Amino acid sequence: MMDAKSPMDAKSPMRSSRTSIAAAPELTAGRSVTITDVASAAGVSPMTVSRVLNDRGGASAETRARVLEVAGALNYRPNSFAKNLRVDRSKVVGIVVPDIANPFFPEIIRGAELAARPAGYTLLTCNVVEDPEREEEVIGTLLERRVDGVILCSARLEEKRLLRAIEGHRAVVLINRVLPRRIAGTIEIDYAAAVEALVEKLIAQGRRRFAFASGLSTSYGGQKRRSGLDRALARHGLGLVTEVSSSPDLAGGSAVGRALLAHRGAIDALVCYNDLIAIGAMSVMKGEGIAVPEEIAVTGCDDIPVAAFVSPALTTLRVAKQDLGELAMRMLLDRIDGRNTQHGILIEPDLMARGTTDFP
Amino acid sequence: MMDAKSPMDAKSPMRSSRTSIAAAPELTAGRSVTITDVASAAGVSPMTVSRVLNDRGGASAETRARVLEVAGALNYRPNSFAKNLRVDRSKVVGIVVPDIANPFFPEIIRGAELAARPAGYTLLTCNVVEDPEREEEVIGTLLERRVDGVILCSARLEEKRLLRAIEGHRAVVLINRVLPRRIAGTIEIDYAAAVEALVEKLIAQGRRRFAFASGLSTSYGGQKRRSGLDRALARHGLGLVTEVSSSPDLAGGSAVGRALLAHRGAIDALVCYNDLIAIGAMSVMKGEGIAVPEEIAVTGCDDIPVAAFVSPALTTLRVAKQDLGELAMRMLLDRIDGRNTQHGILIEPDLMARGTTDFP
DNA sequence: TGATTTAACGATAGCGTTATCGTTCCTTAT
DNA sequence: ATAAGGAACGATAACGCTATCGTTAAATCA
Repeated sequence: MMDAKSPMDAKSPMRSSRTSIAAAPELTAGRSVTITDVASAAGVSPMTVSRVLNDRGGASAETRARVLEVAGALNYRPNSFAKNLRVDRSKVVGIVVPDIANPFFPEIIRGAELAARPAGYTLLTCNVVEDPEREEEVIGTLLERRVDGVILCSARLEEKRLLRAIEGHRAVVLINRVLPRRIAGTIEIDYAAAVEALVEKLIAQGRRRFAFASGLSTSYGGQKRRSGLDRALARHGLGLVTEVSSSPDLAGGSAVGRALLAHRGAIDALVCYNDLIAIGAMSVMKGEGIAVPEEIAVTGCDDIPVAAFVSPALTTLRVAKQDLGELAMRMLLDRIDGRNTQHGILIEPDLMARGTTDFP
Repeated sequence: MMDAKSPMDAKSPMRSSRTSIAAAPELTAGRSVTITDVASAAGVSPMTVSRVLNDRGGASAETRARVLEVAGALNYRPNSFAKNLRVDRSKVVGIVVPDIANPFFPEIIRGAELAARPAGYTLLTCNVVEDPEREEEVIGTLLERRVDGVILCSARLEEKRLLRAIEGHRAVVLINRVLPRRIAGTIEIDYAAAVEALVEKLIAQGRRRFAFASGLSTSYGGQKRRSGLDRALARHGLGLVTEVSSSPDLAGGSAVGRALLAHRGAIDALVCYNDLIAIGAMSVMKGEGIAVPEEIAVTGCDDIPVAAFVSPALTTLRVAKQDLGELAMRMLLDRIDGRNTQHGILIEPDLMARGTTDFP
């Protein structure tokens, strides 16, 4: 209740400095104001103050008003440690992302935050810079901090270690990773089907010689993209000309572009793990005079904001990132409250046909 | 000590499941393991366990080893609420950014994290989506959460409210905003000088008719960029053709681009508040057949990763974002420890001359 | 009227830690 | 041998909060 937004703020002119019950304006220096301070200033017991501030009832209108006024005048802030220790709830949830500098994740975070706030939860964002060790450590730290639950995005941790790491957490939701319903809620993006459909369209327009920029080999999502790609190619009796793995960022994309120079003429379509790789690769290719999409079609994945702003604009698979974040958070909150009804949700990306492919 | 990385991990094979002192493998379900559990299992007092786990000395080698082993076997995790309540320190610092989806900030966050971790601090990232109300509220929430300090990036809050909001916080560092040394450490980016130098170069190459995309009018950094621009123009007897304000993102940039269409022919250089606006505006201009840089030169600010990957590559003012984050964090940690030696640090951006201007 | 309920509080205890001081017991110096 | 010192612990209390139960007084009912 008190955590995200004090009821005081809602119901009483706390911040107005017109109040003058207790004149203690600038004692902020030393110890901070406790509930007991408020209680004695208002002439009631700490328990009454607690009741008022938490809207638990059991206080007369006059008492209530007086307490709120005093609390405001003293600029009282509940100590969340004491409260959380007592109630064994933190009203904090963690979200762990592989790389916050990848524009895919901030939007998920924003969505998660959007769903968390009205429920009174604070979101603790943790960046693990694509490092499994760090991931394991961070999940442990979150446990020490007694978060009420965790959302794990694209966890890279190997299954046994992942299980050990999340053991002890009250609630867990995974994005792009699966675990039994009892252990964690899971949300998957249907990359396989989406990439399959995308490749079908490329084949329909005459593309035959495909390269795949696969991102990190440890990525679960990368394997799913690959399987969709393979299915489409197989259906038409085609094989992959080459696969290049790289880090899933712009620098990785540059590396892919340079690697592909050796295959110039041998490929006419490049399917990328994500938009960053696509943009990085395209940049190198354009520098070498390779015409996109005439000579090589390029596709990304995610539809990060800048994808529509490069030129030619990038054809990609849009994932509703903010919705995804909201969905994950709602699922987590449900699990925190003991409801784990939803589980294996599958999200379908939308094909955003833009300039880097010449779809009709 | 215990917070970020337990000394147990460092000194003893805690996680090895070969230990068999107390056989309590899967009791994770109910209550979590407390220091008292460890104490009784190891046959010592809780105080002794606490001493061992915090490396305070006062324990024999045998006792120490036994305690560590038991703690490992029980998978003990200290309860940070209890600890923080007792010691009145959280080992958490907050960082407040206006928009986490703006690629400028994730890198600052990463830098801050880099400096925070070795010191045993966890970073709590808060996104305020360019909303002053939300900013005020978030700073208050951080106070309730008893963070040890806060870094505020580009605070949009009006001065009086800002002061009131940060009152009570143990330590505060501002990026791109100034307040007296006693109140907060400040780090400024010298946009005025950098933009001035940039505009001088544009003038030197013959540009005369300048437009300025100023971002949000409330931005302190925007005013500084403007003053640098004005100084350079004034020196050459030039005036600004037009100023367009917008949100500091890609959509804002598009709006700027569309607004500028009315001035086609009347401007030959567009100086933008940041790279996102520049990229958004360029995209519209290219769609309208305006040649960059031949007809209009475009410059950004920040040097976000994608700036070098659009085409033509964007000329911009590089800010060492990660260093900035590290610097801010170190300044904050100093303040938390009562040292506020550094204060008004000024960072100089570097001019990254690229394709959107035709500098020699 | 007397019995019973209800509202409005207060007193107490305890959440899991650690600071502080006290108690042993073993050295070492005198 | 005795005193003084230190090392290795244990007992206690407190951090700020709230769950729980107890108390009082007013309101309601038979």
